[in-house]
Amino acid sequence: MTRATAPVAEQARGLLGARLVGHGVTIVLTEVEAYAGPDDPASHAYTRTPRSEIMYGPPGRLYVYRIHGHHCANIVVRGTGPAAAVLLRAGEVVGGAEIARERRHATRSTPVPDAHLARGPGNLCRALGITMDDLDTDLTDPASPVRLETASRRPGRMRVVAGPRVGVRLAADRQWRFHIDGHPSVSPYRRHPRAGG
DNA sequence: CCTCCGATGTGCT
DNA sequence: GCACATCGGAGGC
Repeated sequence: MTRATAPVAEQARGLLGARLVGHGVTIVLTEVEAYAGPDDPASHAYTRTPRSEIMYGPPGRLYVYRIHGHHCANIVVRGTGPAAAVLLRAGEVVGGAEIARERRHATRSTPVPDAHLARGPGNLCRALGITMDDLDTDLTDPASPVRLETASRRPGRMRVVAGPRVGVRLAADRQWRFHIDGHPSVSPYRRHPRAGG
């Protein structure tokens, strides 16, 4: 969402440092991934179906899906292709930490370090209370329970690292994952066991 | 209708 | 590092 028609990878990169509020918890984004459309085999929008239709729509909306019993959240952006979205992989909790701890604790036996409250896309959604009910939320509406505040933090001191996306089988070497270098909330990289080019 | 399988997380070795 | 829980989407029959 930095520029209206910038490539999706640049839009993803530009979201690092932005604030995201979800049901009373605020995070600063530290790790994101870019997903495109028909030219990106790893994207749900690779095939146009009812589920992926939202990514062909207007930017600034929330795309939520479930995988392995967890929720994952994306911001729909306007890329150069017909569909684009940015997966929110991790963030640093900067507000509402008590709520986030409660939500994370509810599904675990062992305690969660504060730096890991929103580490990984499933955990991020859990911490922010994001479920399928939040699908299609307008993130630019100040009244939305989930919203994006575009103001960047520490624009200069932020070293950004690019690398391959986590856990994807197809297009596994595309360098579309971006994260803040050395930040403790960033999830570990895992390559898909059967990853192809 | 049924099968396959993933943009994951957790706990254990 | 490894196993497995877990469930809806997508596609095959």
